[in-house]
Amino acid sequence: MGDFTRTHTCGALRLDDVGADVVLLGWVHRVRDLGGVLFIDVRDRGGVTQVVFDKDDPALMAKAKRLRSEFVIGLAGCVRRRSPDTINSKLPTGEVEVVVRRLALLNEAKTPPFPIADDAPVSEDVRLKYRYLDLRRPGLQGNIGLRHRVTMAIRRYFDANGFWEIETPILTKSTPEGARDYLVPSRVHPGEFYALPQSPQLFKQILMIGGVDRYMQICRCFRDEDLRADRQPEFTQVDVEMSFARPDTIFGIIEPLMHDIFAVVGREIRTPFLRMPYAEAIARYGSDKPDLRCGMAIRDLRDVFRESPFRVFKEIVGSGGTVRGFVVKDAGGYSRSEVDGIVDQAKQLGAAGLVWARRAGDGTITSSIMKALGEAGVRQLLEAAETGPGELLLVSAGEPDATSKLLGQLRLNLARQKGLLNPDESAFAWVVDFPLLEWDGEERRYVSMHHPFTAPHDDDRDRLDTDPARVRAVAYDLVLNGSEIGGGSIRIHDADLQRRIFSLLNISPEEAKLRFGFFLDALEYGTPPHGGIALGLDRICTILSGEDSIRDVIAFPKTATAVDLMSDAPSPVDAKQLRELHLLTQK
RNA sequence: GGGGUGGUAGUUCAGUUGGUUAGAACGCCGGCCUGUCACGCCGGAGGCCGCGGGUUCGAGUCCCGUCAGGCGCGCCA
Repeated sequence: MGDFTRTHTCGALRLDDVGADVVLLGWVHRVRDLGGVLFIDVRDRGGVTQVVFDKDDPALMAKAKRLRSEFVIGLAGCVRRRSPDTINSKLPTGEVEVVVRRLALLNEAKTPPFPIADDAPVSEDVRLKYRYLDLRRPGLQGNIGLRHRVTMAIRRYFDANGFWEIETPILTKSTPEGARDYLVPSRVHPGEFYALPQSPQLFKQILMIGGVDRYMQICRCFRDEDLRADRQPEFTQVDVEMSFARPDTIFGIIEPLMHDIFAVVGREIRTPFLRMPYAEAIARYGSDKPDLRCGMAIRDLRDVFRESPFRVFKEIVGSGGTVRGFVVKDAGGYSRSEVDGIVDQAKQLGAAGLVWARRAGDGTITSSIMKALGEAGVRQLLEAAETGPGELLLVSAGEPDATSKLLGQLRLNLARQKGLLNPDESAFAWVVDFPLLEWDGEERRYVSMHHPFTAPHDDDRDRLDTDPARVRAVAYDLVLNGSEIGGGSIRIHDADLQRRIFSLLNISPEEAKLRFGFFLDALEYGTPPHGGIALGLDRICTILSGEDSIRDVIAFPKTATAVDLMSDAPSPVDAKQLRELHLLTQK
């Protein structure tokens, strides 16, 4: 670097600096060679500054003409005011430029495989392979910087509220419940394995037993399951646990936190958040993470079909099935082929069929079951669903949960297609009263919906033995715009109740002792009532940055098949390494 | 594990019914140019049409398989 010592970043210089001698260090962003005068935009993390070379200094000019995109350079020169007609109002530094006196070529660069200077679309596999180049581009620079500011806001908030950030082990014990574990073989103990944490669940509960009272951690979690746009094999949680907490205690801590997080991007949000029972979320939105930005709630229409000439639906209602539907606004004028397109979408989502009825703007009524119901019948159906002029009613029937979920999917598709999901809106909700258990048909036993340490609802205790499927949990998810950004619960703090839950889950006392013995022991030494939550930092940052995938807020993400295209992990290892770990592999 | 989707120049894409030498823009290389800022103008190079097989007189185009990417479903306490 010779004697080049940076005086300013490339985003810093203003009119006040005119006349100053400065040194800039950065990358060649763009070159504009006009022959006798040559402009270079120099870029670093702080921004872009235009520098000028003039042919009055032929040696310097000759050196500058060799510069190419992404070369790393150092410049010493003098800040000059730009004449009014040459001001670039698109740049914060656009009122000045640096007249270069000395130039140092610090490093050359190959021609990059995609442009760095703008956010032109590039396929994601190329971006992932050259992640270090993608990280230079404005999009990722913005997202990663945002993520840093969000992280800092979170730490400031929890510190101010008396939480301690405590690290928990990465090499930990495998537990049979939940997601598939990533395993780490032990060299010292042949045939034995650590697991990477799916979350620090037991450790944070033990910290409560340890008298920590208020704990938080921004921690990496690992789950070996298939990926999605919002799921990576390793992801970051804002993990929180509090002693002597009820759900309201947790909500009262998290809502102001979300306020601070959104303030990072200058967005104001309203608290308290809406609370919605799980059963209502499923019934009205067909999802446990309802997007509340677009109306179109699903309704129960069984009453219309209980005694209906439309046999299919009447029989479904008679045999315990459901008939549900929702109303689409500004759709009364859809063409026949547009409506057929919606029916096709429903079928692709797994619907046996989709019934529609609508009221045109002029009040004319049409329906796919006009023949069966007659005009009066269709009118009754439209009225039952409160379908107004210019609105389209979509109806499906069948098994209640499947029907709700199908309509929920269709609702989201249509909302997306109609552009009803405003990215600037923040529709928060706490989804509460989740079922404690769900039946696993494959394993033929109940499994925890949240995790096995979740407290059952006090009012439902009696049902634990008689009707376990209907026991509600003191568990809650935080939902934002149809995305689950957090989830937590009040925990079991009583060892007997914890053992009872294990037995409900068909985990024998021997198995429980083997897997969770240390934790059951700990529970018996004066465990305070406690509860907590974990927030998905990646998902929150994705929403704040307006991106579609959490890959765009993670510096080094993996592909849908869990491969790191830059480092090429996972990869084979030496036979020696396998021997030391007592491992044999097979194809 | 299963489904629909695209894979063509460094990048983003076009490529007709299967028919001459596979195109465009940007980028790259060279030349010209003293106020540009997506500089401009002139010229040039650059292709395993993902890979393998098949159908055909003939395949970027049709069929089968496969690989890698992306998106739902199953899965994700």
